[in-house]
Amino acid sequence: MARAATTSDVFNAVADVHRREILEVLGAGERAVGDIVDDLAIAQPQVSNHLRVLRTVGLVNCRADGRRRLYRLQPEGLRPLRDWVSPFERMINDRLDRIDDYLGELQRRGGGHGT
Amino acid sequence: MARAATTSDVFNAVADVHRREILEVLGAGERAVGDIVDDLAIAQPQVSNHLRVLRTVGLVNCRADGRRRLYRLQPEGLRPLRDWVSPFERMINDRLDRIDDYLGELQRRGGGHGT
DNA sequence: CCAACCTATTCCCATATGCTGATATGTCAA
DNA sequence: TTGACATATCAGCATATGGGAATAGGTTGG
Repeated sequence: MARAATTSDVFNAVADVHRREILEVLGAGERAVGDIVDDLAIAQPQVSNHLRVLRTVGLVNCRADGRRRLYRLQPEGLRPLRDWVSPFERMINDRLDRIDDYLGELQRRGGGHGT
Repeated sequence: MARAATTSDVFNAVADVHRREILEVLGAGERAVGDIVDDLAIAQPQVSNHLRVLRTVGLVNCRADGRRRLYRLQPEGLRPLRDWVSPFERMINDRLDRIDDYLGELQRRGGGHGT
């Protein structure tokens, strides 16, 4: 097997930097493809393809507006990502624990203050 | 160019399901490679390789213990992931905004109640 | 009808992947 | 030293990728 398809998963879809940037742009509101192309300086075919990936995994949706296509962020799609990180949230922040570890280790070593 | 290397990024590293599972196991505490192999029923060479990827991006560290190698989660490594999702946090939860959108659209369409 | 415009799609390529199987490295026990 | 155990690494494979260039599709305006 090769790597999982980018369209198989929110995690795989979001792994690409350009797709994350696109989502950030869309975070500010609905945009046409051309706007994204201008904002991010990515070639149009690529933007279209990235949007296809994002649409497949349910991160964006799209509606027609004349000859333009307006894409909109679908934030619920990010939920799996958020939910997966959440349990680690405390561990990510707790510097206190690490300081405790450090202090504890100092004591275990004999509490010497140096010099 | 091909897809970004799995070792280039926390996002790419975490894109793989097995690597996420490994991180979850390590979330409970330090484990030897063999323990992970047993827990997740993934072949040993793969586990070793996945751990290498995770080590490269700073998500785990490892210390020797006799003939075993004990891996430990390094939660700070998840910070880029957490930080990237955070700004979307409110949008992920807010159903209210979507109801507002819906009501607003009804009004824009002329406020007809049907029939 | 035609031309201009915006987007989507297709073809091609080098690249990196995850998996399997086999083997190397390193550590403990006798 | 020899053998058993734990882990890392290597070779080979099918697969999907992101990017570039070119083109097709659909919409608007004259």
